[in-house]
Amino acid sequence: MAQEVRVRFAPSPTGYFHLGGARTALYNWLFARHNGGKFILRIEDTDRTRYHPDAVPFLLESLRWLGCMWDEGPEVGGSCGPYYQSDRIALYQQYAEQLIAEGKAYRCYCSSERLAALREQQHAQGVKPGYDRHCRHLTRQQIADYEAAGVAPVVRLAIPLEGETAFEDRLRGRIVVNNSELDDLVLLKSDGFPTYHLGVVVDDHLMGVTHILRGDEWLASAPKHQLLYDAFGWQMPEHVHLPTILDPSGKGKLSKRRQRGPGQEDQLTFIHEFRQAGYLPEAMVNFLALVGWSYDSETEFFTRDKLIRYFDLDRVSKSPSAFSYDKLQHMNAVYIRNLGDNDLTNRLLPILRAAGFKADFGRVLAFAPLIKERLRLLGDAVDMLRFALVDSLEYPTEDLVPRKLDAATAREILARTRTVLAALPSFQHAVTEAALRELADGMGLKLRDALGSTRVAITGAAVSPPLFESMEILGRECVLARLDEAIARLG
RNA sequence: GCCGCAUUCGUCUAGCGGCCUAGGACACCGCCCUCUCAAGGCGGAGAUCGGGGGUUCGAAUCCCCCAUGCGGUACCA
Repeated sequence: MAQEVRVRFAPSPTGYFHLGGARTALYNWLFARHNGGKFILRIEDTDRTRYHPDAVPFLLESLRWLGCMWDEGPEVGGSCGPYYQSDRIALYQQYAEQLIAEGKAYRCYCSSERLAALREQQHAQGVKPGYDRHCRHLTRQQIADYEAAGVAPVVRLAIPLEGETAFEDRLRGRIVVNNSELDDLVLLKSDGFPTYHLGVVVDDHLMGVTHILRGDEWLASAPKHQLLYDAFGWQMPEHVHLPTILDPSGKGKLSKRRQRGPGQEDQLTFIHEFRQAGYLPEAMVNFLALVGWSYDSETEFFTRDKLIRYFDLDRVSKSPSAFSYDKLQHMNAVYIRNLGDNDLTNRLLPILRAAGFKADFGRVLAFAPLIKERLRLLGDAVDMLRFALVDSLEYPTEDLVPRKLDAATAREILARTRTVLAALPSFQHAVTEAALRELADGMGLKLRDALGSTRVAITGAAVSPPLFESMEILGRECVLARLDEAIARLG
């Protein structure tokens, strides 16, 4: 039987969890589920200067929200822990020692000043930048001197001076680089922490990772990793470098930071922001899956189960793709439309309450079918339902007078509307609609024109959910009161 | 600079030698429906497949060169 598939998502806690990370996590998760394997979460917190304390909580929360539960990792544990690299320091040091002992790595005592000067000089001379291997062949005496001076060394991998290194990328095929292009990369920093390169190789091996799906910014360092695997005598897992996600114009990389040009709307990039804005996790997952992967020429909507069933590395794209907020919104709107009324209401309530409304379930539920097909984001409901959740409306009085009418006419319409509605035997929308149609006819007005003032009077806006249904839910008392208020304002 | 990767409508994509006068989706435009706004229906515009050479009876699909974009070139991941 084939080896169990084990994949991992290994973010660095340096900032909030963003789109690119989410896509990578999702692909790993889908791949694991598709193959009945394990999805491991590992925190690569080896950079103490860039560490951000909020990062991990936001990450875990977002992953859970997206439904990408990890089988091993923080909070759930597992047999290959610990899952924070900062808790595995001794391990990396031990492996670094081993390579030194075998002559495959060496201690480097060069100061960062010297390295900076070296780079500057190389730049000025127009030669290829890189470490000059100053410490690769130090004498016993030189080493003793450095040690005596208390210089804290780094550990560097001794890259073969000649030959080439090749590895296989699942998507791009065989990639070969000349070893002369490769630097003696740092494995262990002078503070004793591993660099990404050492940490990732040691952990992926120790954790039994079989496939590495990661962003293609790593493609260039894969040959170095191959050399590291070779140095340890380990087999390198299969690599899949996922294409970059570009900004909506398709011209630049999607910034992790807020990118906002003149006249441009805010572009969300952090997962918790999408959640706050009212995106559904199922829409998010569906859409994210399609950024760099496709099933066929037409299918775009997939349930989670279908995604798991269909996800296939062979259909992952090689080229970068722009992130289309328009399309995400469209997809979100479709998902919202397909929600049951109860479900939608439950998702709306926390948002409405957060916006300051004392929204009760029954009222929101009643409006759910009315607003469902008008929402693109759950958050749209805040403005859409304001009139239904608030005691008194706020709107400029002049809004009561539609463009083609004058104030006196508007007032007359409102007054007659009030009279008609007050006299009706029932307030069901079919009844009120019939009555107001008749009224409009009698006044020689089109319904749409006759309703203009009334809509503003009842909802405070010229655009609203269907008026008659809304009035039925609000109830006669509320409707008449609002009409009175409007009439008074025009009087 | 050097190394690597990528290149089909504005955007996401289908396409893996003939089914392509290149299909679908978002966005856009028009019409219909309509109490506003949506939703929905119908239709439209939009890609000489980055450019140039080959290979082949035949290329978006295979090969080479160029251009452009992106990534890497850290004691950051």
